[in-house]
Amino acid sequence: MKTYTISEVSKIFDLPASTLRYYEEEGILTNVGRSANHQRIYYDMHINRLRSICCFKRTGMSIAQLKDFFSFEADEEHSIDDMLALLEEQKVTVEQKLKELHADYAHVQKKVRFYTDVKKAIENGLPKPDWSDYK
Amino acid sequence: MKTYTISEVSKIFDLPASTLRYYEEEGILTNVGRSANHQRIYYDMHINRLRSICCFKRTGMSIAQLKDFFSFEADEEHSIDDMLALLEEQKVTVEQKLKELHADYAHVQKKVRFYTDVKKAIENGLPKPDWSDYK
DNA sequence: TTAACACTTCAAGTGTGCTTGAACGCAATC
DNA sequence: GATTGCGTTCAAGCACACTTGAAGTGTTAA
Repeated sequence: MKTYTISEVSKIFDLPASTLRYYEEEGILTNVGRSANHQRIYYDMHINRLRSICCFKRTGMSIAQLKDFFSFEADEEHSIDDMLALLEEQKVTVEQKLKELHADYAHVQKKVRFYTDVKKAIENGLPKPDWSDYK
Repeated sequence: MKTYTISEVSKIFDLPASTLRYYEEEGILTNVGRSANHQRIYYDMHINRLRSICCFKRTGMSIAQLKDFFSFEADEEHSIDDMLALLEEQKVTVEQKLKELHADYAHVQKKVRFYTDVKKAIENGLPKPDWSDYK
């Protein structure tokens, strides 16, 4: 059974060791083992858990929500409906975020185009584009 | 020339008035007018600026970065290259975020599917799917 | 055997992005 | 003329997600 030290996990996820300790303290990284001399031992389940944590964090979940989710997960039989509700909700959230982000991407591209035109105008001593509505 | 009170702007963007005052204080919402009795007067330029602020914030820009961007914008002639660089950088950031978010969406969907199967298994008294790698 | 290194706990501190509270101003309505 | 409503300033406070510091333990290499 493969094990990992805190610095190994730290490297894999590019997270400081302090953050891993913090996640454990907050109860979102559970059942971390200890060696004879109290050093943390991580297993593949923790690697998987951290993958989920990072994913959910990127989609905007807070530590508190993560805690809820994983405590549901620990009591699967009893909380399966709660989990699915939470997951469906998160799915909708991500869908919204994707929509927004696509729109925001268009906005940034529009700005790039506008200021590229402004640059050209400045370089050629031409009148600057009037795009006052947009700017 | 259309003008807006703080509560009107607040409603349009669903941002508390305190946030609008804060943005002004931080120098990302500039040249806000005042009435005879010191009340804030916003113009269309502020509505446009706020649209940009909200967009950039969603794409992960900090208040400090926004400040940089808009101070470049105020000195267009001189800072056009800095602005374009900042915008291109932001464009790349958004592209990365879009990629990540798509992957995260897939991850959430996978979880939904997995726990839907778990639910079925529980309901029918079947063995639970072993998807230990993924969980 | 002593120095370096990797790790531990626990409490306190930090940065970001607002939010809240207190005390006040001005204009309109009862 | 008092109350209500909408606004003001300024300073302090808060929530979240970590981060840092101090003091200590245990293994490893010179």
